Amino acid sequence: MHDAMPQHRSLKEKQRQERENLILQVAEEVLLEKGYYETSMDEIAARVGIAKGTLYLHFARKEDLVFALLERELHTVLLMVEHANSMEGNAQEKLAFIFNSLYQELFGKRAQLMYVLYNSTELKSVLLKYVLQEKQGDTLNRIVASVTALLEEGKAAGMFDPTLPTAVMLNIFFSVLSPRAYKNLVLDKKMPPDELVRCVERIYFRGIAAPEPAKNG
Amino acid sequence: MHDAMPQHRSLKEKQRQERENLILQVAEEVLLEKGYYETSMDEIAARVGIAKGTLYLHFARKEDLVFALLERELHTVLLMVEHANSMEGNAQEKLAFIFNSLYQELFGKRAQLMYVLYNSTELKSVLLKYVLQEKQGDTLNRIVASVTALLEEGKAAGMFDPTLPTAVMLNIFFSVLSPRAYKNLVLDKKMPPDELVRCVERIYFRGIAAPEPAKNG
Amino acid sequence: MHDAMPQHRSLKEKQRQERENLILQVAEEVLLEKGYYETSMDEIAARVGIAKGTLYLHFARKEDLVFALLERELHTVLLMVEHANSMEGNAQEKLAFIFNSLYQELFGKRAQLMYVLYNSTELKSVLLKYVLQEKQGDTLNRIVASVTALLEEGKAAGMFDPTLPTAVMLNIFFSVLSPRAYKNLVLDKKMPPDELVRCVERIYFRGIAAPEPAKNG
Amino acid sequence: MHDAMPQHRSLKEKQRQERENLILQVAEEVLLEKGYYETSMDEIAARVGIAKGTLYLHFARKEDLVFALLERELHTVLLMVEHANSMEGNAQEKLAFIFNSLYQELFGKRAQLMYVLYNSTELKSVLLKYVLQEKQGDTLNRIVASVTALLEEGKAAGMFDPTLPTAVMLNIFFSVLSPRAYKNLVLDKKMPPDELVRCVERIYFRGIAAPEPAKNG
DNA sequence: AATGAATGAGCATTCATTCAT
DNA sequence: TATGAATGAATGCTCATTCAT
Repeated sequence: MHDAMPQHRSLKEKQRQERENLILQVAEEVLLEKGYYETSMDEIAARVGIAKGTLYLHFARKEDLVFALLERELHTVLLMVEHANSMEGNAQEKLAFIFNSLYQELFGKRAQLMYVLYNSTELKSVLLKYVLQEKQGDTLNRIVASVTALLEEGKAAGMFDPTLPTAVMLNIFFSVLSPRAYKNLVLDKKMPPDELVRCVERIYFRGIAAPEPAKNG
Repeated sequence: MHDAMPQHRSLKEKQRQERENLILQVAEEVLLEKGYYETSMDEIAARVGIAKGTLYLHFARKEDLVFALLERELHTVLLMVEHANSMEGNAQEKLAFIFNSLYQELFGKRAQLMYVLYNSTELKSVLLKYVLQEKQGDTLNRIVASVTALLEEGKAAGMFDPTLPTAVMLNIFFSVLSPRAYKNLVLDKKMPPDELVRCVERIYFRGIAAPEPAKNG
Repeated sequence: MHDAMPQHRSLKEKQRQERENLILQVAEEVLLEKGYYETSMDEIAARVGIAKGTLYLHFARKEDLVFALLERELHTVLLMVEHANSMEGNAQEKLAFIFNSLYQELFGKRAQLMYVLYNSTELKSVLLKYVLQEKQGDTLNRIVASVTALLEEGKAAGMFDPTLPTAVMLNIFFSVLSPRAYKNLVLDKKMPPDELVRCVERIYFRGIAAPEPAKNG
Repeated sequence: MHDAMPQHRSLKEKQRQERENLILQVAEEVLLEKGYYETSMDEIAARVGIAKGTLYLHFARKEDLVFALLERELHTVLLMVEHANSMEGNAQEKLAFIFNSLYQELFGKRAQLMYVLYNSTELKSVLLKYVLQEKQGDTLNRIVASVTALLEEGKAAGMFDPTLPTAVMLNIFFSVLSPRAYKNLVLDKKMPPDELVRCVERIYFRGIAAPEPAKNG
């Protein structure tokens, strides 16, 4: 009807965004705490302090809430990965930056859900829908592509072992970053995150390093 | 009446054991296929070919079925790890044997469930109960202890980098063995499992290797 | 403040009336299309192009909207019936006019809803309220009374069989006018409505006709 | 497993059938009383005196319960119509028998739901599914075909007016049998059902009767 | 011991209605 | 006056678990 009153509009819209963020934040907490199936929409609404109906105004299905979370987290990671790519430095330095960001910046916050959901047996059907609906909008593919490119760049520069298949290097790159390690070591054993990152980095990069040239005598 | 008929007893007991194994095997398949929450007791019973009530004679709760599976798998792994430990060879050779066994012997079969459940967000509450009830019966601890001992042995022998915390080496030892990598590379990309194992081993052991002594003072 | 501004008042009132009519028209369409329970207030508001709150300013409950529709349609029918009654001609001609009007004038438009709602299992409770609250304001009774009067008039004139209870003739008068017949024959089988009316009239009036006087006493 | 023990089997099966019939009977009452949308599965279960889950053992969806009711009623009607057809007598006598059966035998019992659902706006989507799934198994078509055949037979015998389209005769045959008339006259005004039937028959058969041959002065 | 019918708590989702702006 | 965000009661359906036979 009246399209005027941009302030009102944007104010409402801002409040809406704020609440949506609150919902996402709460949902993330509960989902990490209890997992998808043991989290009820009732509980999320209650924890946010809104009615169930209101929750459904923002996310029409429980799945959509998880999709939105995934999307948000993947997007954050993608931005970070692309930022890393645009920085100065060689491939290893960029990959090290990604390690650092994931472990230090994100694991205490968001990225855990992504990892955990991604490795879950549960949610197979839910995640399948996510992928099939292409709601992931390629974000995941772009992250994978960026890291792959860095690994190949490192190989080309003689830094990484060219005899290792890039696909294996890629999988292990993401495997060593397990939230379980983060939980075991940082949260439970109080290891400083940056120390953990240093160790993981060291193991990973020495692991994939190009073999030293044979020495004579 | 006839309380003493050891043959009958043992015969019945044997049949019971056989059926319990069948249940566990079927449950494992279904759980891997569909995940915990999307697997119903009905379906397990139906696939086994017994009535639901009979299933409950063996496992009083759905959780208990999963606990038993975990226990069985952890036990298999424990036996294998202890076998590795008793073999001839140095620490790295023993650890390599463990890698091989886990990826080649088990991933196509059982160990996946263990990994997947263990890394799952889902089942948090279920697994928590498992741990709290100490139903794991120390099996997990003993596996961890064995591998830890091998890692320390390797350090003591000057083979592994003594500046890396053993806890980190341990976590990464188990992280690189992700079923996701197995699925991505072996199942989807048809990489031969032994090639994958070779690459992972190479990365891991070079990653944790003791630094080469400085050359030429 | 300015409570006296009859033009404003009446202008506003007129606009209000226009919108109310629009709402009723839209509601009628949707209700015929989907039925009471599968029509949401949201959809009506959206199709009218107003906000849901505005819809509720006109009709405080979903039921009231249906009541208003029924009232409006019954009123139209009443006017038509009274018009028929005031026309020249005998009882049968007047009843034939009513048949014609209902089938030809109204079935393509409004009267269907009346029939359908009136014969519906659904809406039992809704219609019960309508009747109980006497919101029907006697309209229905007056229609029934008019037709009854015509039937009795026909009997008195020796035209209709006096041994048939008027109540039965009345019920059948309205029964043969089923929207189902209209749908089956006119809409689905493309029979011209006036042919259908002619057949129905013929059957009805021969059916209730006074028996021919016995011949050759 | 054990397929023996036919008595047990059939006993259980018999009990099951009895309960299913009870459910259908209760559901019919509630549905006639409240309509489809205002009847909840909870209420049906409660009225039957079983748990909701048990209700779902018999009818996996609310729709299926209605489908089963419709099927049962249509089947009863079909049997009756086919019985009428096999009786001795001319077309009109057979049709009169059907009238009688529907009004006297069935309207106090079952057939009402059929009529009411069939004429309902509501349930459009539900009934559409029913028809689309062909769960009606042709029963309705066979009823219609039988009555149509009788009407044509009557025309051929010079009993019914051959200038009236059979389709119109058919529709009116079923229209005059309205449960509303039954309710208004039999239930509310306490007219004996057989009297009502006699009147309706008279009107219908005189209505469709072949015109008397013109008499010579 | 084995069965499978019965149970009912639990959950996602809808939608009429209200009310602050 | 008009809006549409917020509400929460209501409902269909599932499934782990129990228990009479």
